[in-house]
Amino acid sequence: MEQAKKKTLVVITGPTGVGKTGVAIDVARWLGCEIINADSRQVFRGIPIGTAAPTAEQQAAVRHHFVAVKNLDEYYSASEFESDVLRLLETEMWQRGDYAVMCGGSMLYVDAVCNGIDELPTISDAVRAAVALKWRDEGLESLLAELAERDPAYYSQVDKRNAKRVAHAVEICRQAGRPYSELRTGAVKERDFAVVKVGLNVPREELFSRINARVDAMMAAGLEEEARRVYGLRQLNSLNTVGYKEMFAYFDGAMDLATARERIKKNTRVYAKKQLTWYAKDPAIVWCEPERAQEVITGLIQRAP
RNA sequence: GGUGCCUUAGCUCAGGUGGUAGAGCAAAGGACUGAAAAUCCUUGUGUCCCCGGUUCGAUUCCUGGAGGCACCA
Repeated sequence: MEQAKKKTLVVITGPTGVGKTGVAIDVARWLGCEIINADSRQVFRGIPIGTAAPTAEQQAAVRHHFVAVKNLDEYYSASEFESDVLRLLETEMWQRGDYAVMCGGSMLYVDAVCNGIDELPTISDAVRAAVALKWRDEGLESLLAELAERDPAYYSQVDKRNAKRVAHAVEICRQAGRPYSELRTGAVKERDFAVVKVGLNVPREELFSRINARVDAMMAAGLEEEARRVYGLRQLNSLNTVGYKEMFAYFDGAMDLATARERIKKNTRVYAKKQLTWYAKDPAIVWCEPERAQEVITGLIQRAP
């Protein structure tokens, strides 16, 4: 008989631009708790406009964690996020109350916290560099050949056209000295707190017009200057991000400003669709319109053990 | 009113000496476990404006009509 979980993590997720941030603040104030940001790009400093990070006023209204806590060149991952969040919940949030709100659209980050992510070795710089070199000099075929030898099981199921995945698997095999597939259990970790997961959504047409309007607002708020300030760091993963990629292409002379703006809108729409595809597989999400979020969450919390 | 040009995918347009059509943009669907705003895959049936005619067969040629644009009155 499972013991009732007294602590509850309220997850607010949904496609980009739907209005998660505002809803999270309302809900957190009502529950008297703080907010954990689950957006993989808002964790970085220096790019608040393009990532639609919570504003100073919003952060003053409710304390946000994991916003602007990493430098652009710092490595961060879903796995680190998982352990950071669990530690924060344990050492701070559950000491103060029974609720915490986690808000963000980074699917893998949310999943890592709610269900856990497999333990994998940390890849050393040497291994990372060696695999990158092999990829560059000998091509994807040679990485695939190595993977076939080291881990036939994963080789048979990996998307062989997705070079990043293949390279990553090879890295893990080399680092661990055993097949990636042995470490890749996909096991769901049991948490000692309850999770209530709410997905915010609006009709597609409305979502797209919100996204378009938000991009125009970002441009008006100075996205170009913000992007120019980090232009020199463009090769960093943290800046391989919608809004910056396109501005960099504009700075390079590859497209004009109007085109860059349209590309940002288009790529943001594509991203929103990709998020929805991911979420569609998650039966735990309870969907509602942003306006009804509080009401829906109230009902879920009362029903929760 | 006259003359000319146009009417093809959500949009902008190609094209076919008659065998039911294709680019760009937009859009849609999917995969996903340590870079995830990343990375990767898939998808174009549309009364070719309408009614008739010629033809084995018309979106393509011809008559008529409708709408649009331009110029001339």
